[in-house]
Amino acid sequence: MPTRQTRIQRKNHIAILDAALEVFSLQGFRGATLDEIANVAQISKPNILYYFTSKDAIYTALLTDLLATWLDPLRAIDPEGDPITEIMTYLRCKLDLSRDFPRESRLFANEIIQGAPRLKAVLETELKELVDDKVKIFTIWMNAGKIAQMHPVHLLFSIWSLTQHYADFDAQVKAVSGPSNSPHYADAWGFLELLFTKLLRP
Amino acid sequence: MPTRQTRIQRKNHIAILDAALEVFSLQGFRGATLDEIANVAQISKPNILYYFTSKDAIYTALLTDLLATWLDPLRAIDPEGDPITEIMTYLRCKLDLSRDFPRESRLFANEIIQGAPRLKAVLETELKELVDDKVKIFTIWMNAGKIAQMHPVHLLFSIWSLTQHYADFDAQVKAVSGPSNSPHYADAWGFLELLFTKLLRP
DNA sequence: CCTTTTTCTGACCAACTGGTAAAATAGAGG
DNA sequence: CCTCTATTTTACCAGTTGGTCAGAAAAAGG
Repeated sequence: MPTRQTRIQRKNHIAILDAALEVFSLQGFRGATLDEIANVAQISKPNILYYFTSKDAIYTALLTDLLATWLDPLRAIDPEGDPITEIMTYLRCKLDLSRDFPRESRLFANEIIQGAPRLKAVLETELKELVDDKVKIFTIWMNAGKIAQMHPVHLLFSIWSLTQHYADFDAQVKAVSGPSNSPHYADAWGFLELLFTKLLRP
Repeated sequence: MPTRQTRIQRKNHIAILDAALEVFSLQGFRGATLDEIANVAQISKPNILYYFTSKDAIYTALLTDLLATWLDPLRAIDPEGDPITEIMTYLRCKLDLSRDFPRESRLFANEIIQGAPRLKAVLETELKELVDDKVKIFTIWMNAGKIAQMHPVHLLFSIWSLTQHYADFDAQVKAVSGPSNSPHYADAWGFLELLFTKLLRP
C-alpha cells in the first residue's frame, strides 16, 4: 500500500484540522465544540468522527504538528555560526512565525496558559533538553566575549515572549495601535532588531 | 442605606469571584462551567446565581475589577519624573503584578487571545487614550535625549509581553527551568533590568 | 416569641455536549 | 452494469450545560 490516503481523505483531513485550528486557537480545548468545528469545516459532526476518533485526537494531532514547527528554528541555532547572527536569525524566524501562523501561536498559548496538560511531558523532556543544549552554547559565547553576559534561559524567554506577543495579543495590539492594515510587523522587527542589538553587544 | 452589603453577601461575593477567577483563568469563558466554580467556591450552583445574575455577569465583574489594577501603574508614569526611573519602576511594577497575581494575568491573556470580545471596546477607547498619552511622554523624552530613540508603542508592548510571560507561560517556564521553587522572578528581574538599562540608555 | 427578609436548596428544564449505530449514498474497479 | 469499499447522513443517546422556581431554612428585627 503505497498511498495510504485517498484524495478525499487528504482533503477532509486538511479541512478538519484547519477548522479545528481556527476554533481551538480561539476557545481552547474545553471551550471548543465539535459542532462549531463541523460548521467551520462544512462537514457533518459524525463525518468528522469518521476521520478522527475523538475531539481529543484532533487537538492532539494539531499540537503534535505544531510542536515540530515551533522547535525547528531553535534547533537550527548553530554553535559554529556567528553568535549575533545566529540569535538574530532565530529572533527573525520566530517573528515571522507569529506573523504567518498566528492561530498556531494562539493554540500553543492556550495550551500553556491552561497548565499545558497535554504538553507538560514533552516540554519537560524534549524542550528542556533542547533548551539546555542551546543554553550551553549561549554560555560559551558569553564566556568567549562574543555576546554580552546575561541569564541565558531568560534570553530565550525574552525572544519567545516578545515575538509571540504579536500573534497572541493581536487584539490588543490592533486596539492600541490602530486596526488599520498598518505595518505592525515591520515596526516590530525594527524595534526588536534595535533591542537585541543593544542587548547582545558585549 | 449606608452599607448596601451584609457580611454574608460580602463573604460569598468574594468566595465566588475567587473561585471564578481560578476557573476562568485556566479554562477561558466558554471552557469554564458554573458547576466547577460552584465546587471550588463550596457554594451550590443556584446559590451562586442568587448572587450573580449569570455566568457572564461573574466574568464581566472579574474583568472590570482587573482592568483597573492593570492600568493604574501605567497611569502612574509621571512626565515630570526621571525618564529611566519612571520606566524601570513601571517595569518592576508589572513584573510584581505577574508574580503576585498570575491568575488575573492569565484571565486577561485568555480574554485577549479569544479576540477580546468583551474588552475590545474598552481597549480601543480607555486603553488607547492612555497609551497615546504615554507615547507622547516617551516621545518627548526621546527627543530631549533622555532615553534612546525607538518606537514608543513597541516599547510598551515589550514591557507587557516580557513581564506577563512569566505569569501566562508559567507552565513552560517551570518545565524548562526546573519546577523547583527556584528564584524565577529574581532572575527575571535581573535580566529585565539589564535589558532595559541597555535599551533605554541614550 | 413572632414576623419579615435574606439566604439557601432540591427538583427540574430545555439546549447542547461528545459520541454511536445503522443504513443510505457515492466511487472505484472490473 | 454490478460489486465492493469508502464516505456520508439520519436518528439517536446519555451526560452536561446555564438557568429557573417553589419552597425550606436562617437571620434579622421587633
